[in-house]
Amino acid sequence: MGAPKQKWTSEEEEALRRGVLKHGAGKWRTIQKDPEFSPVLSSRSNIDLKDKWRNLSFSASGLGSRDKLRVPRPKAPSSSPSPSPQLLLLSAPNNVAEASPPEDCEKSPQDDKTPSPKYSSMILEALDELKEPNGSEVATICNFIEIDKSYKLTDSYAKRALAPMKDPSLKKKDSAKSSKAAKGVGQLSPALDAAEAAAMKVADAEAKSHLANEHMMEVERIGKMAEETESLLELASELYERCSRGEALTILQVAHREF
DNA sequence: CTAGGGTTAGGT
DNA sequence: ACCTAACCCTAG
Repeated sequence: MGAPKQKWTSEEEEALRRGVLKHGAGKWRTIQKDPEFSPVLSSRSNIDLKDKWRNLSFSASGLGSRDKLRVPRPKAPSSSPSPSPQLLLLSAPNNVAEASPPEDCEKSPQDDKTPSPKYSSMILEALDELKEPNGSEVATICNFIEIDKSYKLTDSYAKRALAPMKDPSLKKKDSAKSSKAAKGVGQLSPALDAAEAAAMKVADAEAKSHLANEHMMEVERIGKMAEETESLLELASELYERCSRGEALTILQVAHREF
C-alpha cells in the first residue's frame, strides 16, 4: 500500500552484519530474536535477513554485471567456452593439524614474499568466527575485517566503486568477450575480480581514513588502521599474482576454538 | 528454521 | 530497456 518496497537502512544493514559477525551466517532467527538487534530488525523477518545477506554477498563479490549469469545463456561465444567459473573461495576445514605452532601465527603459503602477519591473523580470525562449512567468501572475510577493524569502507557503494568505471573497452556486456582481444591480457577472471575488489576496498579505505568517522577519533586507531590497510594491500597484490597463474587459493586454518 | 529459486517493483 | 533490490513460495 504505502510501502511496497521497504528499502534497507544503514542501521538495519549494520545490525545484520554485526549479527552475522557475532553469531555467524545461518542463524538468522537467533540474530532476529537477539535483544540487541530486535528493536532494529523488528520489522524484518529471518527470511529477509537471509535475502539481504545473500544480495549483499553477491553484490560485493560477484559484481552485478560482470558476467551474464542470469538465465541460461542461449549460445556461448565460440571464443569463450568458459567451462568453469572459478570462484575465489577460502576453504577453512576444521581438521586439526599439528603443523601450525601457536607461536608462529604467520604461515605464508608462498614461503617468500612474507607479507604481514596482521592480515593473516585477521583472515584467520574471520574464518574462525565465521567458520562456514563451505568456506568463507572473500567478500565475507573483507566484510568481517571491515567491522572487526571498525572499517567503514564502501558499504553498498563497493560495487559502484569497483565495477563500472564506465569503460567502453571493458563493457559489462559479453560483447567485449566475444571479440577476440588483440592484446595479450584477454578477459579477466572472476577470481581476479575478487582480488581487484579487495584492492579497491583497500584503496577506498585508505581514502576514507582521511575523513575519519565519528566513531574513530583516536589517533592511535587511525595509525593502526593505516598499518592494517597496508597489510591488506599486500594481500590483494598476492591474490592478484596467484590468481593470474590460475592457482587455487586455499588457506588451511586450525580450529583451535570450538564455538 | 534455513537454503534456494522465482517473481515483482523501482531506479537508472 | 536493463539492472538492482526486496518480497514471496517451495524444498530440505
